[in-house]
Amino acid sequence: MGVTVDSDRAEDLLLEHQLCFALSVASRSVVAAYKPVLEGLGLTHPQYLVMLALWEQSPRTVKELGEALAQEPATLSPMLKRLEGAGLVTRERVAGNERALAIELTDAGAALRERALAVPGTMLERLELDREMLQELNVSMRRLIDAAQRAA
Amino acid sequence: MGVTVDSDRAEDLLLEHQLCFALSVASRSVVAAYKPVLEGLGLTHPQYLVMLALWEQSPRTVKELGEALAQEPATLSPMLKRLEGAGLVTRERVAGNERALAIELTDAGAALRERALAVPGTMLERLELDREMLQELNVSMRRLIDAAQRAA
DNA sequence: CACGAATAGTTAGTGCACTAATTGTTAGCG
DNA sequence: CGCTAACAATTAGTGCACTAACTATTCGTG
Repeated sequence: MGVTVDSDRAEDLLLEHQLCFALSVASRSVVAAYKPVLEGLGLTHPQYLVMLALWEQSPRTVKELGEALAQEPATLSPMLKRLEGAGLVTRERVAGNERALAIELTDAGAALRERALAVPGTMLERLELDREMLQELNVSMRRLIDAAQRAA
Repeated sequence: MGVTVDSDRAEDLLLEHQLCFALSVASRSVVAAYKPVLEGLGLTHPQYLVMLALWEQSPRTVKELGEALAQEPATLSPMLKRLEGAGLVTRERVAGNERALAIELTDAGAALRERALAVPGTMLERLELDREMLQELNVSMRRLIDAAQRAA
């Protein structure tokens, strides 16, 4: 009774047992929780991540941003045009390498950082996390990312 | 030296410290790792989740599926049409309530379950996870989902 | 120097995911 | 009974994310 064996694969198909399901829902739910906070900055969540990358280093090429954000250039290309349209970044060919495109913060883009400083703290609170849990979850996620990328 | 204070919010803006970033990348990476496996079944990852829900219970209305999958009906509607096109489900109005749409597995849809039985084991292996780590991650994700949904 | 391979970015096409607006059905209530 | 409010699904519109195909540079080697 209540025996569980390795070959009990039927239970494995339960939606509630799928890590991929929990992960997808968690990602969507967390992004949704950011939404009202980021609206104050006029950013979507993916755009917020781009801005975080640029606040660390600007200018950067599309390729470099793609590596930092684990995104395809084809995904970033239209996003960066929207950020340019919002007046937060400039898009200019790199002098000396006409292939590469330098994405650089405008003054407004750099200034936005001040208002963004409050976001992480606000979100920690909203997600009922302390810094220790945050740390642990980050480590878990990183391990999972590494394994998943090895698998692909 | 190396002092960290509560108000050190500048560090909080580092991309690498963002749980939301790690979570998004993990979700995308894990889904990408499923892709080659699910291609054998002719399913995308979101479609796979719908099938898991239906293998547990069929028929179900669009609304019920949305609740089980934490998805908007507007997201499911076109997906279900694609699954219908693939011959895996039928879409018929519920007798006695013409508003609701009953989504039901076809024979082919039910039969696909047999081939799906191997997926979870394959993926655990590919993601280098054992059942214990899976369990722990699932618990963490669920907690996060609850908090995020309370926040929204 | 010239030409083919590699590189950087964009475009096209598909599918998800969300919000808001719409259509059609049902239920409740005066 | 009739009318309104609630409900279930769909459609329209925007933005992400990915693959594949394409354009324009640059590099490397004969």
